[in-house]
Amino acid sequence: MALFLSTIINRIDAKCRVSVPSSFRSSLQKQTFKGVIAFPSYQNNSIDACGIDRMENISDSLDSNNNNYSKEEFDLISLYFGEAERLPFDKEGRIILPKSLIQHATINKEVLFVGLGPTFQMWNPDSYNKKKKETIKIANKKNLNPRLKPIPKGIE
Amino acid sequence: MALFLSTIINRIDAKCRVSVPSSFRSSLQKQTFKGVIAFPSYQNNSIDACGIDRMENISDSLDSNNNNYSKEEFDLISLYFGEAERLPFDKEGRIILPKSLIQHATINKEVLFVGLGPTFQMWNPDSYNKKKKETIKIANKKNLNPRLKPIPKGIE
DNA sequence: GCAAATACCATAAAATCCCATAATATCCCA
DNA sequence: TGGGATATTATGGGATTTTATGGTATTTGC
Repeated sequence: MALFLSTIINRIDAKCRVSVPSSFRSSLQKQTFKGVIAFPSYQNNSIDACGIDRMENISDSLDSNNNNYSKEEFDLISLYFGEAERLPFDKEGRIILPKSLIQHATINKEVLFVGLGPTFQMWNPDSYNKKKKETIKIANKKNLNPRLKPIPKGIE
Repeated sequence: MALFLSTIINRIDAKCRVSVPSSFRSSLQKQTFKGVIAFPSYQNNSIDACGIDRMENISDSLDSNNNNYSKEEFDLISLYFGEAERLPFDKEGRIILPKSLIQHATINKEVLFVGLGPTFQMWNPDSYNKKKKETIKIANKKNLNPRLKPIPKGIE
């Protein structure tokens, strides 16, 4: 599975073309469809995206009898599939963002790409900064520590 | 899993290139991505780093159905992925430090690498020495037993 | 035939490769 | 064990390639 990391801002042109960061592209190299799958996030005004193999995995798991999705989850995932767009790379590694997604994320001049591991998001840079600040504020207030494994405990 | 030990200082050049200590490099030899993953430390003005295996483990756990992260935790972890950088080795075993990380760690001429077992950190040598003095001072004050104990939980 | 979509080409900036050399560590044999 | 010979590492700079980003030409569908 692809692993998307880091944050990159690229310009979008009059034809709604944006370069997908080259590091993201190389994460997708081995996949059968040369491009990305994108759909509106239901949590933020951002665009969620991933490679096609991830969609295929989800599709397979939906189809298997022993999937453990609740009805509500199933319905939500169905919505995602309905709104997902298949965006192929052009020769230069760009995709064309559909108007609907541009509108959803209120994108104008620039697109911020942020890697989230198995997926990534596209944002209006301003919206992203706002979101980031909020996240940090909440984390401080609730005293959340990223006690995920990367940083060994007991080193501070 | 890689095991990083000891402390080495290397120079950084005008193109922001630094040699990763060869002992660290050989710890990473077997990993699929020939390079390191680096991100700003949450706790210090230092840079945390590890091999890609570790990130992939975390990424997989994010994507699995039985992850039990709250939305807030998920957002915070997402921030980390967004700030993480994939830094490949050049033919000589160097990486290029992004400006954002250089700024975070206030690095100018030299980079101090310190091995922390499964991960390592990069510091401005001066900052590291300050930190070191403080750590020893606190340890003495609290009368901590300096004997090595296994590195804590979840780091295998 | 026309508009929209797609393919193709050009360029500047940035990243990467490649080679040269200095410094260090390691080997090897007397 | 010593100490020269050899290999490895660290570091610097120039040449080359890739990337991002425009614009123009060609095709496609209606």
